[in-house]
Amino acid sequence: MHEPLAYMNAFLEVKAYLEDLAKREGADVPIQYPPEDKLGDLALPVGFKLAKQLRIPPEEAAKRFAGKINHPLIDKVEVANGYVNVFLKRGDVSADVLKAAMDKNYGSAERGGRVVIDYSSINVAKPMHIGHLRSTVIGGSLRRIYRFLGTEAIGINYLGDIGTQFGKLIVAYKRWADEDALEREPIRELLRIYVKFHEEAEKNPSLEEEAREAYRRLEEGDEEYVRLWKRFRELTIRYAQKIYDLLGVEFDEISGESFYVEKARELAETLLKMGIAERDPETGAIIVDFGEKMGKDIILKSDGTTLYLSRDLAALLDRIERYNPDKLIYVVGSEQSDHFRKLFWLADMLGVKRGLVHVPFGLINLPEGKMSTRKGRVVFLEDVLKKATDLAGREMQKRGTYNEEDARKIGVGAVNYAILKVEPEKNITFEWSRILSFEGDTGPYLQYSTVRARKILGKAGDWTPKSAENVNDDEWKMVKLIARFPEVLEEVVQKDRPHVLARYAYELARGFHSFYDHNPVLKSEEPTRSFRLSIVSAFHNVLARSLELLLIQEPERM
RNA sequence: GGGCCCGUAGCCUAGUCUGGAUAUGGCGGCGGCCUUCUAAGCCGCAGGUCCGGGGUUCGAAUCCCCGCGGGCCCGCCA
Repeated sequence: MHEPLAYMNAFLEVKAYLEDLAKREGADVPIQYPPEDKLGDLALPVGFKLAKQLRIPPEEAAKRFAGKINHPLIDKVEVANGYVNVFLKRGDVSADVLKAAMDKNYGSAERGGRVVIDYSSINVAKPMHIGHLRSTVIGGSLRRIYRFLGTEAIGINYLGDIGTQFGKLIVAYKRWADEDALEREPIRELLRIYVKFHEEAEKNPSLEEEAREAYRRLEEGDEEYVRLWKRFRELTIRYAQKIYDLLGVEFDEISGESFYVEKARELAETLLKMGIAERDPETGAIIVDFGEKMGKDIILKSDGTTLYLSRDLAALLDRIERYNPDKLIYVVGSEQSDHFRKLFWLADMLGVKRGLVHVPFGLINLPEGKMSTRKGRVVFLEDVLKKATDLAGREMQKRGTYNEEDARKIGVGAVNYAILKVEPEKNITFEWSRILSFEGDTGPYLQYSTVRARKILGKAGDWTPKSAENVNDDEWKMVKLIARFPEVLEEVVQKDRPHVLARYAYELARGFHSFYDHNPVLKSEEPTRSFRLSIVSAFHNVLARSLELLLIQEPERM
């Protein structure tokens, strides 16, 4: 059964009715949207299933089922190829759907509960590049979608703020840092001295030893070094915040691995006592046997220091303790799938009873191969957003609609949509021409449709929604698309995949552009004019909401 | 060697969970549509061994098995 949605509509009610009826008749089939209008609005492939049970031909079984359908919003029912095709009363259904969809809260729900979402999770002192885009944007979008559906979503940015590179950074800072540059462009400067460290260390290997020593002192809590480390952390957060603001990504908590070093050490000992972990007799490290498929892995190094896995487990337990969530979601690259299997396995052993979900995503490669900061083969996020914004601005100038604010919305919208629209598991080859494309299946295409809709609504003057006695195919297509919004959102949170919403938003925009070209609104006679205005208004409401949930802003003009 | 993911027109891609009607769109190509709400748009045409082979089924892009190609991971990095 469906969870109750706060904003249902007549179309989905009929669908639920048919689903229920089919189930009661013993044909548990998914309801389809027929490929053509002439095949109806909803289709049930019940014939074959029932034929087997009743031992009669499929066509006959479908006919029998069709005879049992009785609903005031259903106009007629046809049987073909073992399908039962259902035609709805366009006028009545449209009136109800549009009324529901013009409400600001259309599609929202009161699911309740709480989820914790881990995304972006960048490393301190490193610049953000296109490889960070997927986690950041998928996570940020999921956070908004859960909240819209009435589930409290806690977004956590879990910083990589630990590791031997901080020893190197401290050494490099003391020798070569330029304070002015550090204030102006903190990450660029930190990257510069980090690269310099590696160059110098080639000539002078004692620097490596110095860095190890610095890191040891940092871990021991040396006051000066801890202060420096904190500064690097703060500078990184400040730098990243600018990008998050541009992207429209929000967090509820900035955390970091450094918080869990002590807890992870204790946890490893606990696991040892519980018999979940064992001590490697040869090296003294604490290891866990995850079984045949996952093999063994270390959770505490032989020198007693912690590892990723034990720290993540400590963080997981801490999140449960502090937020008591129903589900914990990790939006992290698929190269870490094994890590999360192990993490969830350990959580399970410790009796954790929550939904644990890893949302994996593929790599973003460059046409010339994998990204490599060392080889200078990187595309920085700032550069992508800047180029996209510049190009959008140039397009606007051609049209005489230029303004800075909208150019930024269009540029960023193109980038966010390009990332969000593809299934996360797929690898992406980053190509400028693709991400900077503004035509076809792109962010600006969606934005353009909202601008067109709003222009009509702005010129309409006073009007009140009217129903139509004859609903044409274009109008009806829009109504049916608009009606599906709530179930699309449900699918997104069921799968934890925002690309489902992105595809829907595109389909909706495509429907509108087509509707717009073939159906004059303002110049139509009443009641068609007001009926079409309700379609435009409902469409605008739904698409604008979809875009908001996909981190895409609606431009004023374009 | 083992594990996980991906494979759908020249390129990109939805659908695979939950099997069902002539497989979804975009880019690129070709041809049309701006005196009518912004042409970042619309309409049409061409383009397919759904990686291959078996199997299950009335029915397979979808489920199962065996391969092939690509990616990622495989104890003291994260």
